[in-house]
Amino acid sequence: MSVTALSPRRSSQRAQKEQHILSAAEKVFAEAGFGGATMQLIADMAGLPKANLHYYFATKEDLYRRVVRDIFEIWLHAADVFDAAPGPAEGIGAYIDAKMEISRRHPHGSKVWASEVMHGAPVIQDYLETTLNDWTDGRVALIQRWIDEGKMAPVNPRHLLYMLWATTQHYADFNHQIETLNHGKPLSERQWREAKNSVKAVILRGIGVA
Amino acid sequence: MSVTALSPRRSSQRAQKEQHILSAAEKVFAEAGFGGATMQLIADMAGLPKANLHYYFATKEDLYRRVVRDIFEIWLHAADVFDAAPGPAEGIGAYIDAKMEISRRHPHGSKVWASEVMHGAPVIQDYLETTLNDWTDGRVALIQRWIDEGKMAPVNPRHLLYMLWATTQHYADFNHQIETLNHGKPLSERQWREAKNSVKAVILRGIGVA
DNA sequence: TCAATTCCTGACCATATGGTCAAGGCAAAG
DNA sequence: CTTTGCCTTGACCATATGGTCAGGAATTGA
Repeated sequence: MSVTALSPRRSSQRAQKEQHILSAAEKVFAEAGFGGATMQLIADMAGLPKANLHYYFATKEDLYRRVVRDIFEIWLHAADVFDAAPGPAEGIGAYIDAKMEISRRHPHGSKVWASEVMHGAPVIQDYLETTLNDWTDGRVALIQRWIDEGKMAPVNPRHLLYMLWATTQHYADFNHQIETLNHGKPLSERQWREAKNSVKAVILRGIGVA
Repeated sequence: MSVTALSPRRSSQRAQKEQHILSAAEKVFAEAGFGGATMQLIADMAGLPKANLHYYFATKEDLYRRVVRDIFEIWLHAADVFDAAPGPAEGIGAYIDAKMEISRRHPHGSKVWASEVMHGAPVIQDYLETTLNDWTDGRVALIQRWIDEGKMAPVNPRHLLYMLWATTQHYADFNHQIETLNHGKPLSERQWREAKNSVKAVILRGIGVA
């Protein structure tokens, strides 16, 4: 039994390969769902034999778990802009921008997350109950403070958060529908700006800060 | 080869049984996704042998197709309230109410629909390109007219529609998350009213009609 | 150069799943 | 009552899939 640590070179290469696999897996899980995804598909997408895939990730569930957790991290960090803000106009505006950017850059991840939650969150239920719950409570309190200070209209903070999540993630989760309704083409740079501005305009005016 | 029509009694019983199966299938597809759903699970849920299930629906895809199309119908009919309205306050307000009610009454169907679109709409792509596209164009034109008539703030109608879809369907598609953040309990009657009102308040004020 | 360790892979296995089928049950028309 | 045709079902099949494994290839440290 050896306790030798991997050499830095090996360790880095391994991390790199894991990342490559995770990226392929994210795409396959997003496009086919957990049930529809196969290890063979993921292996093909990553360009390696299935057996090799199993060397890095023992089971399909392990791989899936990693994908979902990575998304969750990104998701949570989008909130950083929220806290630093002096008021709702800046905080919520920046949050919308950040989440829209995530929808644009990580559409696959967003779908995996949505799928996971829709199916009852079998692998991240504990995260929902702890981390997400705490995060939400914090944000609700912050928004309530803004309301109490007269900085925005009195809106139920929890439902406002849901609206923010829903509207921004919609551009990732339903991007196929949006593309279809956009003559089959992805949103252009200009159209993404328009989308961001539209969402921000309605929400910010909706909470009385614009 | 017989061309005898089914007796009314038989025909009705068959329709009833099909409906029962469709209901079970909707639930299973929603909870497990197309790939994760099995004919055995659906049969168990409907309380009949798998072979009997195959008598009514030849293949899993047939069954799925029927489920998705049924949802789509409901989805489209929610728009009826939209058209009759004299202006945005009534039309969009009623539309939000209608779609929130659908999220409440048909959470399974909404999830199946979301899943279908997220996975690239393999079975209803043609509907998206024809029916939904036309429907959307009509609604966009109507909203634009309201804007031109000065009845509401100038908001990109298409993105406004996306916001309406996103916010209302969120309560169905992510109901597990919402329940988890609600101390593990489903929204009460009162909380549903609060949700509806919150969404309407932000959106309607956001488009300048409240 | 030479172990030691990590990495890679084709072949293989057990199981689950969509779908089939033949035989029997049952309602209703004649 | 009998026949006709729909309905029901246990048993069965072919295939796909998650996962294993033994042995070989690379890489690393001494």
